Amino acid sequence: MDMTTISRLEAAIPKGEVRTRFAPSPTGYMHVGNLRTALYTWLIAKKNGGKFILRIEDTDQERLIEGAVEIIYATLHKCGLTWDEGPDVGGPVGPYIQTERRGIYGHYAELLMEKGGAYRCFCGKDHAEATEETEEKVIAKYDGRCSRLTSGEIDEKLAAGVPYVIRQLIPRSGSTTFKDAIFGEITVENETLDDNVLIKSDGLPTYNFANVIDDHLMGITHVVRGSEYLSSAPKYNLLYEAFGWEIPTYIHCSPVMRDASHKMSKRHGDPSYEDLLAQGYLSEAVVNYVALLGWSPGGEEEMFTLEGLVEVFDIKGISKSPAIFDRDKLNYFNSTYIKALSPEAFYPMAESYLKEGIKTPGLDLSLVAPLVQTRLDVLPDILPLVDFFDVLPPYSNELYVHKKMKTDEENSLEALQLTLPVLEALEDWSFEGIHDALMSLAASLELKNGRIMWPLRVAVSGKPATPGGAVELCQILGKGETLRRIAVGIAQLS
RNA sequence: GGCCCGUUGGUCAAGUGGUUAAGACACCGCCCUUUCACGGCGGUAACACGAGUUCGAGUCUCGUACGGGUCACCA
Repeated sequence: MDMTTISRLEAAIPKGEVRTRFAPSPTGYMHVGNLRTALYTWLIAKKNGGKFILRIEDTDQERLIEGAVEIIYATLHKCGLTWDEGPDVGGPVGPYIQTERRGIYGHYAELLMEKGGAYRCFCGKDHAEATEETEEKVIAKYDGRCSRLTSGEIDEKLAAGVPYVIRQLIPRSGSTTFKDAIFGEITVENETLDDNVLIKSDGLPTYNFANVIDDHLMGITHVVRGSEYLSSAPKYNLLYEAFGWEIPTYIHCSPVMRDASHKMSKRHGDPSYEDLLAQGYLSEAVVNYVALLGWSPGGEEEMFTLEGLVEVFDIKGISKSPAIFDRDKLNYFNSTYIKALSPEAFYPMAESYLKEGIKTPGLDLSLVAPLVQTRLDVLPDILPLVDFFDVLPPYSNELYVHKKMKTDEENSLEALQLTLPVLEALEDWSFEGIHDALMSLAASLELKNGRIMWPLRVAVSGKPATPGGAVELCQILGKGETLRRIAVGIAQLS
């Protein structure tokens, strides 16, 4: 990389605006924890009128997954987390894919070596004899031997073509203090830090190096990432200091857990964002819930659109401790979002499930949809709710016994026998028509509505609980099927 | 094991030296009601433990326990 390119890159660094970045490695899907990190990162940018940047960290050639970048694009779009700069839309500090920036890192590694902050290491991948062992556990801490090589020895190895990596030279004494917006000031002894590899033998940078270089070159002001990077932060600080660069605000987020002692993980079968959508969760509900996992808006309101989150978001509300992912609460959010949908918006979402659950031709699914809308956690819950429309399930006559409705098998039989001719004679098979006919029947007999409605609902559904009451079910089932099922009930009770 | 971090009801969490220790989910109860839901009202339930500082500690300090993270040519 020539110097004019480098100076052009450095001159392009935007100043005076908040810039955040989401920097996933393209491994396939979006973890819930990643989603939350992306969300907070996006929110910080939007809250401050700044820019949200997407950068792809693909320096691990062995873990590349075909098509993963496209999945990241799609997922972020689906969540509403649009980026101002990125591989696809470009921007002033590109390229936004690390492998396309490979020439850049080498230059800064050279520069760092000149400044005495790094050195070439020829030990090779297997440098077991160069590590320290403790009693109980083998700790692979590099002993720094190559940092003591003379320039003659280095030239010799270079000339012989010995492959090498570039390691960060950590001061052998003293301590390093860094500041995190969530955890406060943290100080560590330099001797506990390792001389990490900055440039791998394939010439590509490690995360430890690339993130510092790129964040600086891209003018990133707030670095949001998982707390697994907390213990590496001192090394990044040392890097910034060695270059004389301004240190960004660190925001380290604790992990999202599956239980008290395990992180959410695909390996344990925990769902990713994509999995949750496939399970019938609404993206908005997932985003809303995830925002509240490890962050509190302060007030008592919990339901937020993305715009609403921008309004109330504050770094100060981010929690230090890990948060356990709670399916019950996610269900509550999803249920709330489903209920809030207009019938017009709900129907297309529900349609495929309704069609899967109801095969009877001519049955008006648009009448079923509003009945199920208020009783769902997730969309697939529709299936067991509507199973009785196609076929009347076998049921016990005990269903006719209901204390509060004051019904038993005997008076249910009477009710059905009285109801049958009334419905048979009814011409207006609309909700109002059926409703009025049944109500006036009950009134003429001086019976509580339930005495008629309960047996009827049981007879037409065969279930203890149904979406909608007797009138709705009759309306949807149609006159013929309704009368047939009442007859079945009468026969069964007789 | 070293280093770093954390710990308020089952879960998410408010709280920043003086509170009857919020609120939400879940759970339970009541009401509403042609079932079940929805909705409304109410209830059970927490400061990990031990010292110290202080007139006073969930809030500050130290220790203990438990948990998490990290110690890769992965990010």
